[in-house]
Amino acid sequence: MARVTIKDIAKELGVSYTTVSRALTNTTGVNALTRERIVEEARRMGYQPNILARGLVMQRTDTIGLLVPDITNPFSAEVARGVENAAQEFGLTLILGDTNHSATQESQYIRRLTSNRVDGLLVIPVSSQAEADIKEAGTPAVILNTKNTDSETSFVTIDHELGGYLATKHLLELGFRRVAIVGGKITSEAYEDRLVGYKKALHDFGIPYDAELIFSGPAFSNSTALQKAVAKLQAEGGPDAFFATNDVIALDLLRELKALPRRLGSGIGVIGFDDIPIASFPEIELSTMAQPKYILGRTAVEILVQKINPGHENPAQHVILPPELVIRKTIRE
Amino acid sequence: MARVTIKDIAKELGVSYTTVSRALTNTTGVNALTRERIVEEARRMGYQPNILARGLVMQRTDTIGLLVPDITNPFSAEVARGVENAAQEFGLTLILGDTNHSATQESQYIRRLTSNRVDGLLVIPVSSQAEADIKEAGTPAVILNTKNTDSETSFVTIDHELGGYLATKHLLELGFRRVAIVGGKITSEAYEDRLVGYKKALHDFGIPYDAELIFSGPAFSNSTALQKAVAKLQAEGGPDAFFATNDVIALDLLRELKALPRRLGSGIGVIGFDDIPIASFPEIELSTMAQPKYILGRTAVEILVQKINPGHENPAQHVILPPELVIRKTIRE
DNA sequence: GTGAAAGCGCTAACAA
DNA sequence: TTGTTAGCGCTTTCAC
Repeated sequence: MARVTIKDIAKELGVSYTTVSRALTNTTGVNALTRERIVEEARRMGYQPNILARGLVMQRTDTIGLLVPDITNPFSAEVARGVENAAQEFGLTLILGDTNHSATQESQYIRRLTSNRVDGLLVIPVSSQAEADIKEAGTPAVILNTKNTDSETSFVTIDHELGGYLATKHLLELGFRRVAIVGGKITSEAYEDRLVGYKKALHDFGIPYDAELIFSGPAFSNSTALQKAVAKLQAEGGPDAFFATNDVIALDLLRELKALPRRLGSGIGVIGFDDIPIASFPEIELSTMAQPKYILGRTAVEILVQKINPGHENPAQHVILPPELVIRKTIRE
Repeated sequence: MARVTIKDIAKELGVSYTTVSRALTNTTGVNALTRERIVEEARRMGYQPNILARGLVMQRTDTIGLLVPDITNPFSAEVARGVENAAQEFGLTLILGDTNHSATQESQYIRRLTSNRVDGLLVIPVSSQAEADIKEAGTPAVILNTKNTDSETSFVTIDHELGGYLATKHLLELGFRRVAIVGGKITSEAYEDRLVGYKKALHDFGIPYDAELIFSGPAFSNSTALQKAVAKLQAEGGPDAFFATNDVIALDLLRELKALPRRLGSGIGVIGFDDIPIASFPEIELSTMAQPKYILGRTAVEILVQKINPGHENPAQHVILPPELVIRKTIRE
């Protein structure tokens, strides 16, 4: 509406619009008085720089993108908050995309955002395709929560294998012997890593791996995988404990368990992953593998900023943070 | 990196770059064969349109902004999801800003995003200043969750007064007589409205209003306001029930109550606002005023799209959705 | 210290 | 159907 441009200001003040531009952006090269007049007039006229025009010539937008599988999941939200805060500090605007656990939407988003819209990209991937898309786009990026296969791409994640190991071991130490895995595949890499840790723990306890105990569908809560897993509780050779892929699923599981006849739903071991806020709630007390979500987000931004800034031709960075076992009420009544 | 432009394609094919532009965007006016060649070549070269350049000439970016007080709050997240989904459908990209419950950050964001970066703005305001900022920016906008004072600005919200009334009435019907309000002010308008409803319910039951029972600080959970409110439980003339400004605060309250000596923490009435997912959890069963969060988000986008599209010089739209009382375990043991 | 001019990549008249 | 030209608002040489 107002849409006042530097030309308007220039005209008003009888200077060239080059001078206005300089006064408003450069710190040097303009007479102090002239600058003052310009700045004042700009304020008076309510001047707002046109980001598009600036971006077009500067070849940068001071904007970064973040792609999450589901902003409604507290894990995503917490990461997003870390990212947002850090972005703010670096003077970057954040574009958030919810990929909806869909590989297609993820691809689309990556393409869309890299059309000169963002200087860099952060993604919590849902598909391993993401990595290829990112490389193809040629935009600086860092992958979150997944140790991608290609070492050329930066990532910051936690040690999923260790997480899988510790969670399983905890259950095993409590005496459980038939530990099921429930929940989505997150990203295959992260999932595979956790599975490795799971098997390792099993091995340490001399327990054979049983594929029948792996219930993993898409990363949604209330998935059919969950229902199936619970149904197996009654079956011969069914599970006696659950290792859920994330806390939201663990919570859904708890709910299912609660709905079961008393004798079935009690004495079951349950552990989640993420440590979302509600997990520590007194009535819930979910044991879980804590991830440093907020830090994850911040760290990712810091790495990304380095990659965006020219000159720093540093190689891909790989940060692996440790997860932490948070023991609460693992055995459910 | 690739950064192939329409000129590159034109050169490659020996046509003018205007033709390329037309072939890639217009549906008509280009020879079918030519178009095919161009489209094919564009694909082959991995062409990605430069959104900035396009935006500069088109005067639109096909991007909208959403400002929320805290993306970590499930209410915000759910609204965001509704917005994101609808935006997606309309072919719009979403920029998310977390204002961190800060009026300053909110102002900044509004200014920043309206620098031609977005075609329209959606905001769940934290300050009543937001409205003025929006008007000044002159960008199409719709305010969420607050019935703003200025009828020129569109909004979609729920009937907060009714919400306040129903929640309080429910508590009163259960026999509680000293109903406290805890939690942040959200936006003053929404808060005031709820307060009106609260008073009306009180009046209906012939109970005098007591300002001592109003504990409201900034809209954070774990606020000192909450602590104070709980402390008053033991005092003479203290509250016997709580009406929390949102579910997250209600949950915090429940936690505090749980930590109290048995005789103090039991028999207290608690009702929240929002109906976030965890509220229905079997171990929690929080009674609350449900808001149609997802719908709120979607509706806002629909209105915004109308405002953005030229021609439709329709007046400000005001949508007020009804909240819904969800009765669960209002009396806490 | 300041201005003129070019150009970022694109779309949209206007011609041909 | 296609090409030429102008211009969106800005930053940046290059002169002066």
